[in-house]
Amino acid sequence: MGAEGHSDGTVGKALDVLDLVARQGAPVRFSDLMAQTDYPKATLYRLLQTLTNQGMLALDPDTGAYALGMRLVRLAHAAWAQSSLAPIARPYLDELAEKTGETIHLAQMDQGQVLYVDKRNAAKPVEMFAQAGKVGPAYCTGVGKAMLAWTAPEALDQALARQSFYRHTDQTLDTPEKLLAELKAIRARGHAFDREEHEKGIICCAVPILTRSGRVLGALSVTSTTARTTLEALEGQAGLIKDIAAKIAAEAESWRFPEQN
Amino acid sequence: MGAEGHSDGTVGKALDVLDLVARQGAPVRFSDLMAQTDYPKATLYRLLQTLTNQGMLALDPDTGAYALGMRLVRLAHAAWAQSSLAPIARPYLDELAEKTGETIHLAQMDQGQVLYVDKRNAAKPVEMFAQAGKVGPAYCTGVGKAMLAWTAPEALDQALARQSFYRHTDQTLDTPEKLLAELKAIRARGHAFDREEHEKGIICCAVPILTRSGRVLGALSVTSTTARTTLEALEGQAGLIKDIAAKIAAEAESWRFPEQN
DNA sequence: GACTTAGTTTCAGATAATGGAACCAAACGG
DNA sequence: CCGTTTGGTTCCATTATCTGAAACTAAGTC
Repeated sequence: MGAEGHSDGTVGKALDVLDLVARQGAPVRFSDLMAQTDYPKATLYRLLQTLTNQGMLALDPDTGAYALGMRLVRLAHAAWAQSSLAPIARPYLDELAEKTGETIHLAQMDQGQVLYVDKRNAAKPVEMFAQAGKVGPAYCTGVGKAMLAWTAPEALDQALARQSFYRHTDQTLDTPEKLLAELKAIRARGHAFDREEHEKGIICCAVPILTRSGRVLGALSVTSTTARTTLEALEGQAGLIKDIAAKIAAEAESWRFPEQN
Repeated sequence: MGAEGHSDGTVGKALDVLDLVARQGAPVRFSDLMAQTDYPKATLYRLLQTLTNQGMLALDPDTGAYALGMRLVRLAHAAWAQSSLAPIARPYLDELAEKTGETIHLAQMDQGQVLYVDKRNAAKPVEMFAQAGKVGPAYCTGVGKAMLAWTAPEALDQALARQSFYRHTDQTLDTPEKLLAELKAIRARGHAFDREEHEKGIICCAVPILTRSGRVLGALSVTSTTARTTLEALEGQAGLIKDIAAKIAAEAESWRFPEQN
């Protein structure tokens, strides 16, 4: 707690509070929030009022509990539709899912963390919203490492500083040094693996989605289990995954920036 | 334009800008935004900077265009999961969809507008996120009228003031008076109809989702076409819909407010 | 090479945020 | 039943923050 950093102005504080409410996972009352922040009573109170006025929060009149507001859901729709790769990538994910029969993840980087923006499940039909929006660690997932490998130096430093390097399994790369060496290897190879680094028995092969100028837009991965397949077999799909990633990148560039001269 | 109203402070302005970006539907450059707002250059600039710092917006370094940021997607996920009825209602929607074979809508009220938070399509499998988050008018949809009918007087006034009463079809209730009369009838009947008021050929039967204390949480509807069925046939489902709505309400109350004594 | 156009920075003044403290209401306890 | 604690809301003088005209820089254009 307390390591919030250099919040910019009132807006920053308001958004802090918004995050705080989001983190709870359930509606919270004033005093609960009060206990979790350093803001003085009156300040927190006004912040909450403002956010509620604005529809970013909703105050349940029965219980006096604050919950995230509907305006956020509306914004979310727009965010997902316009700024994530998901809508563009959808048909390609379908294609990849069908060809591989495995679980597919589409991810983007968010403040040093991996944000899953879409997903295809091996067995079950899609479960959007419930899955997309989830975040995960960057240093020990295939998509995370794929994105980091092509991230520019300064941004990479910032991202590295945000990694916990928690040792999820005995394969986890648990220091920046190990990770940097791995990133170099990934750049050379063109794709990243997850060698059960995040979860025992789960492996994946991931590739970055890059603009022509070499900037990272996101990453795409095919995930499976050691029970079902091997890393080598997954690597056999690397070419296919790269092709799909390239198609997504191409479409992203032509769609999202139509007015490029 | 400029009928923004009584924005509260800097936060309000920042959120205005956020909405503005969201409204565009695609990444926009500074000058495009500049043209659409009354804020002076420097002010808009600083607001955009702040929002970008905070991860609510993302500035594409190649094109200099602002898009909605990933932090928003993350917040959105939380909003949907924690504060909408959708996660609670999911299994019940499935049940209702299966029993009726028709399109199901789950909606909540957001600033006088109907916000669809989940949906089951008659034919195709679920398309979340792509569908949920959409907004629609309240005065001429089944779910909208169902919610308005049980809305407390002052809130109702506010909501009515926000309706456009645009005449979508010749069945549209295009004045507050007609609507109020209809709301009375709906309260008496216990469920609302959409008699092709929004779109020709589209009809529905909707019921409110109410807390024990009588507060509106949302609404649930079964939608069909005049080609496939009739209003009378739909009304035959009203009992079923009400049962499902009651279950959702019950679960919402016990789940979202577990600490009620 | 002068002239737009697009984006960024400055700075004194205006405004809005701050937070300690007082206040109110409801639940609690004796 | 009344004093007290808990939970939430309002006041208001102080001060930090936001404001926005204008100056400035960096790229295009002609």
